[in-house]
Amino acid sequence: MRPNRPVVLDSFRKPAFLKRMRDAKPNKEKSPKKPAAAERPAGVRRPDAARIPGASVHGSLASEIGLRIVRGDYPPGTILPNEAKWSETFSVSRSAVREAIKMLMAKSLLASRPKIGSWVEPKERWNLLDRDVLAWYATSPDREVFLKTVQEFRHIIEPEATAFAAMRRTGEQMAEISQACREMGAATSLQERTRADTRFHLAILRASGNDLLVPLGVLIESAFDHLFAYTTRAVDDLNHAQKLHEAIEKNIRLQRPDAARAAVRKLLANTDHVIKSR
Amino acid sequence: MRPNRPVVLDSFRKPAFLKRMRDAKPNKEKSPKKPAAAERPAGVRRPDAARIPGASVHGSLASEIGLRIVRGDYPPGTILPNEAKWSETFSVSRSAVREAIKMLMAKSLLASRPKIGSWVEPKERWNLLDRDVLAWYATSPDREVFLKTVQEFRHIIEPEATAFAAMRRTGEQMAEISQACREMGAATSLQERTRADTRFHLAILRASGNDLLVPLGVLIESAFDHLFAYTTRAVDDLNHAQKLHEAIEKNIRLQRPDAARAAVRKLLANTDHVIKSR
DNA sequence: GAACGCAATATTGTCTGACAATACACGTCA
DNA sequence: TGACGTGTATTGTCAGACAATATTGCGTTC
Repeated sequence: MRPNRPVVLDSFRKPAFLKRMRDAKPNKEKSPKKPAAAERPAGVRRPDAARIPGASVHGSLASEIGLRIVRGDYPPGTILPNEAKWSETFSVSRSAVREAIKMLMAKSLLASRPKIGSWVEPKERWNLLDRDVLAWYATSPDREVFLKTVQEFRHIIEPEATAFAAMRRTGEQMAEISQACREMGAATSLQERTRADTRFHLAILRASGNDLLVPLGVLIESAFDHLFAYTTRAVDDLNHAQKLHEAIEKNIRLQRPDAARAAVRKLLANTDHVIKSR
Repeated sequence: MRPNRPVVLDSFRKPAFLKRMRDAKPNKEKSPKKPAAAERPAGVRRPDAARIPGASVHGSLASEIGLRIVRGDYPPGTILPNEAKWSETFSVSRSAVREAIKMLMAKSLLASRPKIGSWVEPKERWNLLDRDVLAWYATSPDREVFLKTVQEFRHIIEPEATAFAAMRRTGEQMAEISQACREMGAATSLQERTRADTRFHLAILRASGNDLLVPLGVLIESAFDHLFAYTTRAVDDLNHAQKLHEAIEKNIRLQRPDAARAAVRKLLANTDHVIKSR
C-alpha cells in the first residue's frame, strides 16, 4: 500500500567500516569509579555520573558524553556504546539517553543508524562554534593553544565587524555600545569589568548589521572567560585597555570605519601582549 | 535525605513574562489542512505533516518546527504549543516530539522549563552557523538578502583564512586543494564544477590551521547551493573564474600569504559581480 | 572453491502509559 | 490588602513493548 520508495538522489553517505569500540571503555581507566554499587539500596538512584543538581538528566548526560567525545575518548569514526549501555552505566532511562544523544546529533558530534549504532562524526563536521561544544573544547587541550586559536579568530573577525558597525549602527545600538564602554570604566571588580567588556564586544557584533556575525559572540565570551580566569592585570594595564576601548567607541560613534578597524587592531594587539606575558 | 540544595550562584535567567501564544496557530491559516481526518481508519497513521520517507519522525518534526521558528511564525519570547499539542497535531508520540524539541534546544532555538513550556529564544542566541538553522534561514527571507549577507561574511573570512593556509598548509592539505582546483577545470557539468569549487574552498579552510574556521564551511556550502540554483554562468565567465581559482592555488602552493589573500579578494569581487548581474 | 542470496540478529526508532518535579494562578485567610 | 497555601498545567523521567533496518554469517548453488 505504501507508494514506491522514491529514489534518493543524493548519494548516501555510507558508514562504511567503522571502528568497533563498542564495549571499549574510554581511554582513561575509571574502574574504581563504581565501587560496591552493585545492589544499591532501593530508592537510592543514580549513583554514577556527575549529577549537577539544578540540571536535567538528559542535559547532564549530553554534557558528559559530549565532553568525552570532544576530549577524544571516542575518536571520530568510533561507534559509541549503545543506548542500553549508557542507560545502564548512568542508571538513567533510555529516553534520557536518547534525548542527550539527539542533542549531540543536533550539534553534529554524532550520527546514527538503526542496527549500526551511534558513531562519532569526523571532526570537521563538528559545530565547534556551538556554545556547548566550544566549552567542552576549551577544557580539553591545553588552554594555551585554545586561547591562541580564539584570539587569532578575533583578529579576523572583529576589525571588519567593527568597521561595519561604524557604517551601519543604529542609534539604539550605539547607545548599547557606549553604555557598555562606560560601565567598563566604572566597574569596581575585575569580574564586573569583564562582563561589561564582553557586552561591549557583543554589542559591536550586533551593530555590524550582519546576522551571521552575531553567533560568533560565543567565541568572545569564551575568550573572556578564559582571560578572566587565567590572567591578572595590573591597574595601568586596565587604564590603557580602557582608553583603547574608548577609542573604538568614539570611532564607531563618529562613523569612521577605517579608524574603528585600526582601533580594534590596536586593542587586539594589546590583548595578545597580555596573553603572551601571562 | 537529599543534601541541601546548593545555592545557584549564577543569577537565574527568569523567563519573566512571555507572550502567551500557546494555542495560537502559526500566522498562516492552515485550517483546511486536516480535512475529515477525525476518526481516520485504524492502521492509517500520520496523515498530517510532510513525512519525508527516508527521514526519521523526530528529524522531520525538528525540521518542521525549526523552519516555522526561523521563518517567524513564533516570534522570540513566544511560548510554543505544548508537547501534547504537537503530538496530536502531527499524530506522533510525545517521545518523538520531545526528541525533536531537544534538537532545537541544542541549537539554542528553544529553551524550556517544567510548568512553563518551551519558548523561542531571542534571535541573537540562535546558532545561525548551524547547518540546519542556516538552511531554514536561507529559505525564509528573500534569498537576495541572504546571499548578500553570506557573501559579505565570505569577504571577512576567506582572504585571511587563505593567507593562513598559505603559511601553514601541509603537503597533504595542499594536495587536496590542488586536486579540487584541477577537478574544477575538468568538470563537465555545472553541478560537478560547483561541487569541486566547494571542496576547494573547504580544503582551504581546513588548511588554515585554525580549527574554528572549519565550521564556517557550512556558509560556503550554503552560498554555493544558492549560487548554483539561481545563477547561470556563461562559458567565459567560467574560464575567468577558473583562472582566479588557479591563482589562489598557486599562491598557496608557493606559500605567499599576501598574494593569496589578494587573489581571493579578486575572486570574491568576481563572484559579487556575478551575483549583482544575476 | 567462490559467489550469491537469505535469514538471524543487534541496534536505533517509535509508541504507550505512568508518575515526579515544578512554578504559575488562584482562592483563602489574616 | 497582602501573605500564604493549594490546585493544576507542563515538562522531566521512567519503564516496557514492538517496528524498522542493515550488518553478519550461514547456507546454497554454480
